[in-house]
Amino acid sequence: MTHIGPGRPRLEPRRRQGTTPRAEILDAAAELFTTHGYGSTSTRSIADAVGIRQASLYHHFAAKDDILDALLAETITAALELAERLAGLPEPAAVRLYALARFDVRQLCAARWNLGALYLLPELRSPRFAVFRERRDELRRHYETLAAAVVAETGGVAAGSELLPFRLVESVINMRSDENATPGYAERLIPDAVLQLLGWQGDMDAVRAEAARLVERVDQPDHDNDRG
Amino acid sequence: MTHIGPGRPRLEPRRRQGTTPRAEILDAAAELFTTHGYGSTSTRSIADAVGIRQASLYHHFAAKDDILDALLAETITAALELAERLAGLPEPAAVRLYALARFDVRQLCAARWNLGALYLLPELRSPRFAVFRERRDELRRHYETLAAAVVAETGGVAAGSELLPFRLVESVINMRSDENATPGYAERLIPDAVLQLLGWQGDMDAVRAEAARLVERVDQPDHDNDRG
DNA sequence: ATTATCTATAGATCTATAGATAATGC
DNA sequence: ATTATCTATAGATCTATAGATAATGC
Repeated sequence: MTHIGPGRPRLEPRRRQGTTPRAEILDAAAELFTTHGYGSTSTRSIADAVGIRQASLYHHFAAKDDILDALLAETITAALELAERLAGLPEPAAVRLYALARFDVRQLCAARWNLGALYLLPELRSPRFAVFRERRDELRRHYETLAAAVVAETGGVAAGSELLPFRLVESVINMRSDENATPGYAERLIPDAVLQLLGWQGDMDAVRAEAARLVERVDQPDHDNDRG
Repeated sequence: MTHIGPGRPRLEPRRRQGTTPRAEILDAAAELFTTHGYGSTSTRSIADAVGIRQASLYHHFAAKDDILDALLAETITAALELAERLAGLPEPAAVRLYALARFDVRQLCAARWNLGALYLLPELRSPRFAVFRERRDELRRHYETLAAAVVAETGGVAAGSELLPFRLVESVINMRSDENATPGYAERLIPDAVLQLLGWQGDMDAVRAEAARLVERVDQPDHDNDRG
C-alpha cells in the first residue's frame, strides 16, 4: 500500500512503525541511536532506514538534536506524570514508591528500543537538552522524596540510601543493554529490592497488591503511556 | 619546559597529564569522550586538546577506535584482577563481595574522568570491542557468583537478586554523571546496600574491617590500580 | 638510525538549505 | 493552497595516509 494523503509520493514503500512520517522517523532513529550510537548515526542513515531522502527529514525536524530530544521526552513523560500524581496522595510512602518503581521498570522493559541507554550520553550535557535534564531531575527527586518518606515511616535514618531506588530502577537499562533483554521477573525484583534496601519490613505481598491497585486508579486509561 | 627526547619538537607546549604522548592523548580523549561524547569527538579536537597536529595522533594509535578501547581497558583491569584473586580465597563470600564492591566503587569514584559512562555506548556492540565486552562480562559473572554464594551462606534463595550487586556498583557512574560528583559516603553506602539486598544479616562493621584487610592483603602494593 | 612531530591532502563523508515536483484539499 | 516529498548542492567537516623535518641516540 502506497499511502494516500497530501504531498509528493515516496520512492520507497513505508516500512517503519508509526502512522505519521514523524513517528516513522522517531522509530528509525530510536533503533539506530540505540544500536549504533547517537554521534555515529547520520541523518542519511536515518532517512535510509525510513525510506525517504536525507533532505526530507528536515521537513519534520529542524535538526538532528530535535529527533533525540523528542525520543528522550517520550521515555520520561509517563513516569514523571505518575510521580507527580502520587506525590499528593495519602497512601503509605512504601506503596507509592513501589507503584512508581514498578510502573517505571515495566515501561523501561517493554519499550520497543532501549532509549534509556542514551541517558548517559555526554551530548545531553549541552544546553540544548537542559529541559530534558530538568525533567529527569524532577523524576529523580520524586524517587528520593518518596524513599526518604519510606525510611521515616519505617523509623530509620536514610544516610544516603534514599538515592538508591532511582538507581536500581535505572539498572534495568543496563541489564537490557548487556543481555539484550531484561529478565521477566525484573518487574517484581527491582521494586522489591527498592523497599528492602530502605530497611522497610512489612507485608510485601500486601504492598504489591496495593501498589497495583493504586497505579490502576491513578493512571488514566486513555493516556498514551505504552509507546515509549 | 619544552621536553627533551627524540623526535621533532612540538609547536605547542605540553599541557595534559601524562609523561608519554600516549598518556597525554588518552587523558585528552577521556575528557572529551566523557564531556562531549565519543561519536561527537573528532580526532582533530583530541589533537587540539593535546597540543599536537591531528595527523600526529596516528603515530600513537592506528584509529580512533583504539583510543577508546585503551581507555575502557584501563577502567576494568584492576577490578577484574581483584575479582579473579578473590574467587579462590576461603573467606566468607560476604567479605569477598564487600571487598570487591568497595574497591570497584572507590576506583569508579576516584577516576579522573567518568569513563564508566561510556559502557552503555552502542558503539561498543561492534565486534571491535568484543574483547572489552568479554572482560566486562567476566567481571559481572564474578559479582553474580559471589552474590549467589552470599545468599547460599545466608540460607536464602537468590531469585534474581544476585544480578543486583553489579548494578548497584555501576550506579556510581550514573551518580557521577548526574551530579558531577559522587557523595563521599558512596564507598560505604553501596557495598552496605549490596549485602543488605541479598538478605545478608550479620555484623556489618566486622565485614567492613575484614574486607578492608582482605583487599590490603590481596591487592599487590606495586600494582597500577590508581590511574583509572 | 630512530623517533615524534610536522605539512599537505585525498576522498569520503555530513548537515542543512534552496528550490522543483506531485500529490491532496478547498 | 498546502503538504510532503524529491533533486541538487554548498560548505564544512572528518579520518587516514604520504612524505618531509627536526630532534636524539648510536
